[in-house]
Amino acid sequence: MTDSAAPPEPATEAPIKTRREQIYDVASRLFSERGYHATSMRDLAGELGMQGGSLYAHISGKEDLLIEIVNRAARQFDAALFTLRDAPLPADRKLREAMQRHIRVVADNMESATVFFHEWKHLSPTAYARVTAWRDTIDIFYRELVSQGIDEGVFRHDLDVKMTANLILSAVNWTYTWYRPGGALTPRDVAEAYAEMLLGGLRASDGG
Amino acid sequence: MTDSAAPPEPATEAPIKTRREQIYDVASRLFSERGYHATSMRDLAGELGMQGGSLYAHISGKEDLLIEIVNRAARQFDAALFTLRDAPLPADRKLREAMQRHIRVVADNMESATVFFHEWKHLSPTAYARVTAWRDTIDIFYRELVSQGIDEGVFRHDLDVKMTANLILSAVNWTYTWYRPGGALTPRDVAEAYAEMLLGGLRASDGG
DNA sequence: CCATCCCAAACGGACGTTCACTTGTCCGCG
DNA sequence: CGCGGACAAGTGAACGTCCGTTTGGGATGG
Repeated sequence: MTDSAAPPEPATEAPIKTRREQIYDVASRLFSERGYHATSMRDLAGELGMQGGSLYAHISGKEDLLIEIVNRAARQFDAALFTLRDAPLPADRKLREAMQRHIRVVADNMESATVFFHEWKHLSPTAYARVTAWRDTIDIFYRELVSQGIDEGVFRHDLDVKMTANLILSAVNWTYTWYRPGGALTPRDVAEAYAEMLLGGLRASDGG
Repeated sequence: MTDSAAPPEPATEAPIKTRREQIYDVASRLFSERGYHATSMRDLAGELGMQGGSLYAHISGKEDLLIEIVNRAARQFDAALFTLRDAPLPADRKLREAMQRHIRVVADNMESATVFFHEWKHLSPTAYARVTAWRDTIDIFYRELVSQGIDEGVFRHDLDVKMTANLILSAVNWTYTWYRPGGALTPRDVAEAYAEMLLGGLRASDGG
């Protein structure tokens, strides 16, 4: 049961979210604000107007929450970046686009992104290993992008590939610490400014 | 035979650390590896070969450890950067030097730096406010550096000051996530490569 | 009537911290 | 030389509290 004839289907026409979804949302917020271990199930339940034990009708346990939040964040990054992987674009354009998408994922999911960057250490070994492997693929994505750019002659030939990828990742990932949705800057603004600085450099071209 | 000749005074000439210092050191490591709330006083004591309660002969409580670790890290950044504040250097040289010192502090104190970046949220309001204020001063330091560079004509005049400072801070701060002391790269290597990329840009200069 | 949602209470265990007590070492004094 | 007190360091058990989780039962509504 509980699979084919499940009438409590989320009515897609209404903004109504499953109780389960609400729990994930609030958990994302609390985990990002206070951290995973500093958030108790009773805190979480309280924000949803219920008792601690009642949560267990909807989820299987605390770590289930963390795993789901982290996995969703990872899936967002995947969805954003991996269509770009083999896109027929020059490397500078591709870098611009990748940074824009990457920053947009962070900006549109500040809470889960924060949880993703801060709390993944607390996952059980299996989920921990999965996240580590996933991070490597993102790393490789940017390294390949840089390599491609060097081969094409778009990027300087004396770049260190790993270090360059690290620098790019620093820029896009660190946004979770300072970006404020609803402020003056859109994710696109940030990405454009960053890409412009990274590609063209900070130094004045004339210089006198 | 635990400590044969432990002088009651902290003999500053010997590499002997007081028990208190040892506690801070181990706490830095554990807090950075597992996080503040996921480290118990009994864990900490166990690593030092003693019982949980024995810690309280040397420290006043768990939060005392966190405050001290975070404060020490902050002091290191201060000491490294604030002599540069009014140094008579062109902005590009000053940026190089600042990045090098900043990264060196992170690299030489990976554990406390990690605690500093991850666990400061868990400080009590007073200490929390102090760290927040401190972060602002670092932010201002880099903004002033960028401003100076623009005024001098060393940096591009169309740079957004805040965004540029953010980009620089991203690069130097994010090193705590990937740098490995004892590896092939010295802090200087990283800083030089980063500064070179930031100042000169990734794009090939010839390119037709 | 059944299913869903939630409450209220309880569970064992881990937490930070306290405390009376032992241990080992040094020092002054006869 | 031996004794006794001071002292710092560590033990191990206990404290109250909070934790994640389980359970049995009560309301509500198709």
